[in-house]
Amino acid sequence: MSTVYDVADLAGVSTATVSRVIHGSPLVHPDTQQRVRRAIDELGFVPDGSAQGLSRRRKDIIGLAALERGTDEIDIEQAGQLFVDEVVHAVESVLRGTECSLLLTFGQTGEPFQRRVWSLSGKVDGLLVAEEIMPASRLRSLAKRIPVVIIAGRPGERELDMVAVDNAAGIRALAAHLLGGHGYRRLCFLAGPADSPDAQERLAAFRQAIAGSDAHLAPVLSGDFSAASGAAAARALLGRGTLPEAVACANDQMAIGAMREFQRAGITVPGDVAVTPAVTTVNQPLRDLGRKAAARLRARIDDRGLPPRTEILPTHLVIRASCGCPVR
Amino acid sequence: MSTVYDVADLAGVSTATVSRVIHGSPLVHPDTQQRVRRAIDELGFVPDGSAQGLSRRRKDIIGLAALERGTDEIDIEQAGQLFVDEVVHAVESVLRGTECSLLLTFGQTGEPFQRRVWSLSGKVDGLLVAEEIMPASRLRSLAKRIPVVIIAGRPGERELDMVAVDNAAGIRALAAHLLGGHGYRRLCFLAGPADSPDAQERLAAFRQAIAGSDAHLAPVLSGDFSAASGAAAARALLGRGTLPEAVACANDQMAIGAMREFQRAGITVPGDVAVTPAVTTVNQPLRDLGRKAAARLRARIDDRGLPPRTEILPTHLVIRASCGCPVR
DNA sequence: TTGTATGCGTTATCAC
DNA sequence: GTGATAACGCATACAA
Repeated sequence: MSTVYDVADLAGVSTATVSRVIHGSPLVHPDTQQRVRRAIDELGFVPDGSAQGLSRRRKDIIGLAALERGTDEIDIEQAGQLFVDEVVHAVESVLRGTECSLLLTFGQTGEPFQRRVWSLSGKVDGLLVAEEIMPASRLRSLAKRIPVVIIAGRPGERELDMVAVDNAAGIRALAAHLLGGHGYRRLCFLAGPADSPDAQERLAAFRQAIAGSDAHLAPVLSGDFSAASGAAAARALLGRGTLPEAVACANDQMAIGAMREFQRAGITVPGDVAVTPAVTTVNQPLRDLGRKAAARLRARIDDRGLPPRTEILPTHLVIRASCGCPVR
Repeated sequence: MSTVYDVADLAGVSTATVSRVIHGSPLVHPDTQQRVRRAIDELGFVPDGSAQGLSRRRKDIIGLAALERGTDEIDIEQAGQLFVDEVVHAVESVLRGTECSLLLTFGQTGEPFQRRVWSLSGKVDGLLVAEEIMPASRLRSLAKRIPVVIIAGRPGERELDMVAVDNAAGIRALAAHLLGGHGYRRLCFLAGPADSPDAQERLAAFRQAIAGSDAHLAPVLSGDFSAASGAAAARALLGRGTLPEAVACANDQMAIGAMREFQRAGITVPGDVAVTPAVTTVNQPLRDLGRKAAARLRARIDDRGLPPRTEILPTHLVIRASCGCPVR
């Protein structure tokens, strides 16, 4: 594998000039430039990332660490990955226009994953951290070492950069719709996993909305954001005898799973029971989330003195037939 | 940000010893080890990846380059990303147990993406290349520079490592089922994009299967693997007057989109028209694809002299109600 | 416009 | 067991 030295030799110039050509410095004679370019092509030279990183004190790599849920599953429908996948694509699409690349790592909550993320911090210029992959204290130590931006973290973060979705508002809109619009009174909430700040916030907001009404919450179930867990919850409800009038789910995947299970049991949706995802997490907000986070991280890498800021993205309530509204 | 020197100073040892401790060398005195570890913790030291990469001549990063389809879409349902996402997760899950990390980049077919992948090769130890992101000749040049494993590439590759799915067999099974099992004779094939070797192979195999029967193919439509394109194809069929007896789709997403569109138009599936994904690409094979590819790449990185090998993974025909079979 | 020389943070090869 | 020290491949400040 060839180096700048090889290129320099072949082109009959110094390595400094090679470097200049590589980076498109304007103060290189056109002829020299040609010679160098030719040499580069001939040798198939590509600058070594490690050497560049070492020399320029910047690796042009940013990391993304996210929770992976329900890994061993066979079927895509079982997996609740859409969140991270969307974020990954969004982040990558931002980086695509730059020199920067995306390094990613997934894992289950726990010490091993935290260690992995920690040591990964040596390979990147900055880190995007999705959801609650480690305790706040540890995250702060990490952020002292290297720029960190939190995606969909615990609300109320003040010391670190964060980009999140306005879950509370979304849920309030949904609750208002179910209670005021449809007049439902017996509601079930199918919550997400405990290690998802988003999920917890949605549940809390829904509880609060119900508390302020004459409706009641019965019961609260929880899943892991996968369609399979939504189906399991539906089965649990079927086993209890009377169904609630509506089931609000913490994400789309679980709603899909629940609906399918109800239908399989001969229950019509929304005839016998309304089923609705809580927030349209699968829509534009996720792409935005990734995009904003990536932009913010790059900004902080360039200027580590930036004051920490939290960006809350608006949510849109999407009315679907499954909640009992007429189609279209 | 602290370095080995800082750690060495604080612990009162040489950098060599620090390095030994970091890598768990057994020939360090336990006491020394303690002192060094303490210093590391105190300073929050993490070895710099670039420096390590430069010194050890290996970056412990592998790259994954894949096509991204239908990027600008708003809704997840519009996107046909499931293929790459599954592969990403599979690859990552292999790497998770190692020192190695995953660097990824997506792009649309074209020169800019090819250049990006080429220059990215300086940042990684090896590259996983999904589908047809560049001409075979260029890919070979790349593979001369750095280990490359192709995922789902063009069948017949002999010079490079490749891991692919046995599309032809899957399609043959499907065709046999539709023709022999159901007795359908007027079939439509909803093909995938031209830049997907997988898609092309499926279409070719289906054509061949039909050619060897008394059925006929009318017509062949094509989409981009997204549900939206499946729906569009369904609309196109609806506009033509008589529907085929069955529509075989190159992937699940398009089948879903088509089914939904038919149902919306009051056409029952499979009553009026059967709709079926061609191969269960969304099932286990994809995880396997990623896993095998990652394993193979790591093997080649360790020994670049390995003879090129192509692994063809078996496909499973999954019978679903949408093709006209009774449920369960 | 071009070349020289040094530093970047680690690892590894020697000595001790 | 441990410590000097020379690479590793590139960028850049400084000279020319």
